Amino acid sequence: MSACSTWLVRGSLWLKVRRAGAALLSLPKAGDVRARARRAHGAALAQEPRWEEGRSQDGKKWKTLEHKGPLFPPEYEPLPQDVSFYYNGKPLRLSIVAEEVATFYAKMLDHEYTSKEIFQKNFFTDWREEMTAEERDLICEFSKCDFGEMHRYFVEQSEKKKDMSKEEKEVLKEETKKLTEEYGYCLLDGHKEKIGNFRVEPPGLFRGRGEHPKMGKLKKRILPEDIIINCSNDSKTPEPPKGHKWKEVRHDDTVTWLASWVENVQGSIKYIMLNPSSKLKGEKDWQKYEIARKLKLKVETIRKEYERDWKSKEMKKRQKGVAVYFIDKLALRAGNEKEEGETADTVGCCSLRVEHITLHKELDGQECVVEFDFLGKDSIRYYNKVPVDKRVFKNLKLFMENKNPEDDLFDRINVSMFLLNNYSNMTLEEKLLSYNRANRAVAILCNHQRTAPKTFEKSMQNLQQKIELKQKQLDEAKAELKKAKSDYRESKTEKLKRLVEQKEKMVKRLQEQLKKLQLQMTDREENKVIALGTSKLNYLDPRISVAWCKKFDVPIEKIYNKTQRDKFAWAIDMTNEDFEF
DNA sequence: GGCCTAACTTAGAACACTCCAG
DNA sequence: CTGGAGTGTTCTAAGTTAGGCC
Repeated sequence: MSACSTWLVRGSLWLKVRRAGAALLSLPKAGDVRARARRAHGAALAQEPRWEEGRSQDGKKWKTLEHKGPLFPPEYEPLPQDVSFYYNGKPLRLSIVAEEVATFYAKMLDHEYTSKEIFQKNFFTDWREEMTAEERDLICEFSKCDFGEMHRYFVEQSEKKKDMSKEEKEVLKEETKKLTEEYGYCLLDGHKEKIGNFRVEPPGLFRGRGEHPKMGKLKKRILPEDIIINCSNDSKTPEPPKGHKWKEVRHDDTVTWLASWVENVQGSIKYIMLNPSSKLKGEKDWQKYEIARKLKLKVETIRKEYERDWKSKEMKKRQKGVAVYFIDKLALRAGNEKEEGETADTVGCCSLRVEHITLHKELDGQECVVEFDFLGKDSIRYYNKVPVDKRVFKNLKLFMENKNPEDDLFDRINVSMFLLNNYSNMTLEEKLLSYNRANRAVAILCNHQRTAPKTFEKSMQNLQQKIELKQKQLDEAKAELKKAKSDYRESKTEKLKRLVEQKEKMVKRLQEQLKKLQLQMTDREENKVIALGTSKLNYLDPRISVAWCKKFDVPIEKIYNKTQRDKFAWAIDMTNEDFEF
């Protein structure tokens, strides 16, 4: 029982890691993970040296890599004479290229995909592009196309295949086995490893998931001339099929793929990679779970942090706090933005829209219930009614105020905010805030207080107004940028290009200004009744401050005024960035 | 320093195989 | 045998994120 529940705890924790782990933790170095794991599992691993063989630290994925290249699908076999496509009721012999594309459609006829208008439209457009000029002249209306006979032929063929004798089936099986033997393995650092997908994807009609705007488009046949081969310098280069050439042969040992090509429907790159059973993939998988174990040690801190953020002055922080809470509690995906009109409309945490949640003050005897209803990855529906913390509920209400259903629920954040927030990508203002916070922690400890300045409330109000104005300007600029971008997509003129660039600059500038104001606000607010001077002048070793400034590229004048610089001249003089107290 | 995309993991659909009841 | 439920495997679409590029 206890073993079982331990596993369950791990399991649910893992879910959170899987979906948010890298987002909340900086990635450990490979060697670090390996060393820890070795200590933890030393005995067990001693029996399986395969996993322990020195893995390089420098991003190199292999020393040698040899393979036979990918396996191509068979060439197109034309239909027999007595099977025909019909147009407007009459049989029509198609050119071989047009016929092949027609068979893709004919084969899918009893799939409900083919009944969808977008599917038909996309297919018809792409098909006509493959036709000869004469065919294109003749075949103008999809409704006059009849693929029935072709369809029946393919159904017949698959029946025949099913009815084959045992011996015939055995022969086929032998053949595929032989091909797998030949193409299904590679040599990586001298070890024979199974390849995951050693076949080039055959041509056909693209079937996206859900309401995909590109469903039915022609996925073109891939030729050797489209394929990049990756293998080691000194190994045998795979032979391209007779009469063909590879697009390129490269020797990149920083990646794990053996071959790649660009697919024409979405323009994305497809790869031939190793099977999950391989050493390379296995080690990566192991590393992943080691990160999960590291997260386990930090998760309580993370939870405290996001609960604190629920009460923040900054809207951005509140949104971040609630978003991370969702990811933690519900294992939602991060939710990157997607190009509109290029893919199905699906969302994750950060891309949730107002229309995707409903708030219930009370539902089925429970308080503060959030009802989720949205399409996630692969257009799978996420439906859930979740009682949440009262403070989260209140925040959600706030986030939804004065918004339209199609507006972003978390309009002030995006996925990148969760990634590695270290000094190297902090602005000067952020660094100073963190310095002042450290200073404040000391002051609070020493009970160095002050009465809030008389003008405090008034000046905060002014600042707040400034921020609101800036936010409004930023929102407007963003909208203008969006419009400029879409205009530019429509017609790619120099003038519009310049306009986009100009708007981009504007948004960037406003964002920076807003950020500065917000940081100022936070700092002032936190400093309301705290006196920093005493601890800064008398208790904090100035060498720590000087080293910090040097290490993180902060000018010393930003933390010490003239008098302070004079007082600490000795420290400024003698301290380098490595100083440790 | 923000944006873009190459490289990688994740995931459901489709297909293939197995096993057991009738 | 046969067929269909259940399970395993293959395929490729759909995500995420590090790091390169400007």
